Amino acid sequence: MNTSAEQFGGRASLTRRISDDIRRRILAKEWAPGEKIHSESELSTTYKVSRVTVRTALKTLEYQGLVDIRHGSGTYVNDFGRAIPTGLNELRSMSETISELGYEPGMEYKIADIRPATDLEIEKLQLDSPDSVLYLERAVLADGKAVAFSYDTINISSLPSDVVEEMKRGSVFASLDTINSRPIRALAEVDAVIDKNIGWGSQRPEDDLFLLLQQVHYAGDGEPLMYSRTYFMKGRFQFLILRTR
Amino acid sequence: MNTSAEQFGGRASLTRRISDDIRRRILAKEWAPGEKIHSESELSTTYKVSRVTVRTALKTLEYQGLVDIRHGSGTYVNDFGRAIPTGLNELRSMSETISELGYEPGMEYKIADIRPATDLEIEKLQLDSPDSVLYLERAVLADGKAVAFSYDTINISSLPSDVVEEMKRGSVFASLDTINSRPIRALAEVDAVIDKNIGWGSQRPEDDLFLLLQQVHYAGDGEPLMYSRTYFMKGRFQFLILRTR
DNA sequence: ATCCACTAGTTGTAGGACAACTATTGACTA
DNA sequence: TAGTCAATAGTTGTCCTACAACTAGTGGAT
Repeated sequence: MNTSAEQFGGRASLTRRISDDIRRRILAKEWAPGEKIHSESELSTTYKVSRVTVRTALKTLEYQGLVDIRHGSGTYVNDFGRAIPTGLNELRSMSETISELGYEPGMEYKIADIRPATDLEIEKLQLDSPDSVLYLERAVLADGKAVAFSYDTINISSLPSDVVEEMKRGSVFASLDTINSRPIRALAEVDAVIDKNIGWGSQRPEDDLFLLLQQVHYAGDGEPLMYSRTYFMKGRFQFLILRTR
Repeated sequence: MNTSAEQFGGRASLTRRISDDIRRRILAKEWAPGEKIHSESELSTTYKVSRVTVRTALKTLEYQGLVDIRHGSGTYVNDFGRAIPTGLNELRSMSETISELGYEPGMEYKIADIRPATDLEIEKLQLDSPDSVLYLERAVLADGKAVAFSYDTINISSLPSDVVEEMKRGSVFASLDTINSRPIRALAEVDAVIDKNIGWGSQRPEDDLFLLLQQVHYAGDGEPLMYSRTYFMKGRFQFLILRTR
């Protein structure tokens, strides 16, 4: 099946692996939007798992907005096209998202320092006063063009130093993956800002207008891992949110 | 149990009713954040339903970010208390959200007309060309103070005329409730805009800066019900999104 | 042409069983 | 004394089988 979860240990639950695979098949257009996918019994035999597991997997996809499960009728692929998989509901790294949109992701590092935490960072990351943090300022690139400027603070108090060194150059999420502590939840806040001090280079907007995504990422045990402010430039990125009842 | 679903017909599934009730109990602080709630078997006996039903209900709450289910250990209440019910993940009317934040909601009507649909509206609402729509321009009030300006287009092609008349004055969501066709899904897009033509009155911002929430609401059968653009004034509203894997 | 009982197929819920995992306890060891 | 580890009780994950509830289509009766 080769899910992303399997790539770092194969610890994902059976339900998760099934869910990931059906999701992949839907995004690969195995079924057209509006079309009915295989029944739960059929899927359970082909995957060689119980119907309970398939049901749980499908419920996840339903909540993600990918499918619509209709009692007595079947499970249908929703017609939101490629909008959903790039939405804000799913927690993904910027690189992953850009890559899924069909662009070549990139990062341009401006600052990568270890320094004492500020008061704001101590509060957001629930740190002790003397703690040091890894602070990054980067431009997020899609096909070589800047789409956002990111100001990230990473809680390194419980990270090995070689992993921290790696983060100074490569993807933060990928580095966290190697020690199996990728964030599983983030609380994000969106705002519109006009700020002359944000961004750099020739590609920053003249009207100083940005869409700010401010978020704290949490590990599985609830510990805050990263506090990041990402300033998106207007029109270069689409922010989609699926809202459900 | 008195869930919102029961109030208009009681057609909600058993799982849904259980899920709603446990959610209510969590938000009512029956268990403190971080605390372990009753086990699945215990819940299944007290609710007099099968463990399957309880599990499915809890899975929903987990996806909504309310609880954390840990294999072999138990189900724990997450610490995002106030963020969840007012976040963008949950589909609620503006009035409901404002009310949950502790303010007195209100609406100031500027325009409420029935007129032919524009090309954009025909596309967003998947209408036939000659269709008429209900168009509203309103200021959203919290404690009498404007927090946003809303430009809404409602698909009235399959609505009785008395309900449409009601919408011209009261809450759109409430009117849709009376005929059991409240939207269950919305696809929202967020953007930052500077626009001199948005808003009115003394409370509109001088810098013309707004956070735009542009969304299409869908009914249970997938039919588009409403296309709305809401322009929020900076700092008067918090946009929270819970992101999960 | 309309209505309606019937039916095959599908999802929803039930109950019982066992596997996999977690956290705690308490005996054993260095 | 402090640390290690096996045993254990409790909890969630998965499986199996069965039936209830619902949907969409079929085909006959009116």
